[in-house]
Amino acid sequence: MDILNNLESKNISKGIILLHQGENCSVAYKVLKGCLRSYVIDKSGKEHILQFAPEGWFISDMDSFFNNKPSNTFIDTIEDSKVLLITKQELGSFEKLDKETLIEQNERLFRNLISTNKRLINLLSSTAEERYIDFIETYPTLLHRLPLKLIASYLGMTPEYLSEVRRKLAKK
Amino acid sequence: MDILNNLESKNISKGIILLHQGENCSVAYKVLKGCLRSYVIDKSGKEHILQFAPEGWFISDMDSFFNNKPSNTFIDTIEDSKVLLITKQELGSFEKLDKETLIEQNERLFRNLISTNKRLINLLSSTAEERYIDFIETYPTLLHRLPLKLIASYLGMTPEYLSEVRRKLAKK
DNA sequence: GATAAAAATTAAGGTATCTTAAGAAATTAC
DNA sequence: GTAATTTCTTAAGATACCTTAATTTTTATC
Repeated sequence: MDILNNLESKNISKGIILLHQGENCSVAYKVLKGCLRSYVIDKSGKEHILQFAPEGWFISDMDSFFNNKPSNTFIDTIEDSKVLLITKQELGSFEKLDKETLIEQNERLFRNLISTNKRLINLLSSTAEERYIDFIETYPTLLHRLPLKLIASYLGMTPEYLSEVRRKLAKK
Repeated sequence: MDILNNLESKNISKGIILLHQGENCSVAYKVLKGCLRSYVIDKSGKEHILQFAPEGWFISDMDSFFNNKPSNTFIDTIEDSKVLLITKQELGSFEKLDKETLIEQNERLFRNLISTNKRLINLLSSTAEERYIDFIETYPTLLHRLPLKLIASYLGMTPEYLSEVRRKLAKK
């Protein structure tokens, strides 16, 4: 995807909100350094993390980006980060993409879908403890890099309960 | 996607398992009549439904189909159904697809991803009652067509609890 | 290196949802 | 149209997970 070669990179310090819920998302980010996340805030004010994007990952509100709708999600930096910005003009519509780019896009969507589905199965069928163990095995480096309260949010439990889960596991 | 025009259709009566967990999935189904579902069975023997596929929908274990792996899911008919079978030979690899088909595939993956993400957010941030209400609004026809115990499974709750949720809603 | 801020833990009490089991209602089969 | 099967509901007791709030530990700031 040689589009990416021409883009400028941007440094963003930790804690900056790049996209607000309700805004139209006009950019996708490719993370070169650091880590971003996307999340929603529910009616009772609680945050729920949809995705972590460390080095090499893309992050965006795809529905908002491609379909020009107000986004459901927030995106912010959870570490000092360096990102590439991909705007809609640069990416263009599906129709304008060349075949190679379409295939890459296809594969990316595909991998994303498989992992989202795996996470869905996890939420439907596993306990908090099982989900935590699975996270450790799937993202061992993130575990030591991110605050546990963010991991708890990603896993769909409170930090207090994750703490209890970890204590029980340590005893074993 | 003119591939589909040449395929033969097949009638399958209710309750037939078309794909077992662990098998390699060599076919994708397009549903012409009736309804299929995909589901997993967890360690404790409970079923969790990932997808309903009524008329017009595609269903398959994509990870197994495209990556030639044992499937994580079961697929079966939940009504007497008529389906088109799409085999790997017919679809071919990504590389061999023409541009138009790639774009369609892209859009399908894309829509799928957006709805899977919506469901994920729902599971992370909504109560059982909220999820049920959302289901009614999103799939009003399925509600009257499918047994409630299947809907409960899709929504991530027990049929007994769904029953309680419905009773409480009826009182309002 | 002291102070402030953020993250993690602990514990008590509460609530949403599950489990089990039984009965009622609806559907299917003969 | 009766029996058999499946689905749906009800209710009591159990449990996973949450809430709140206080304490400890770690990290960031000057």
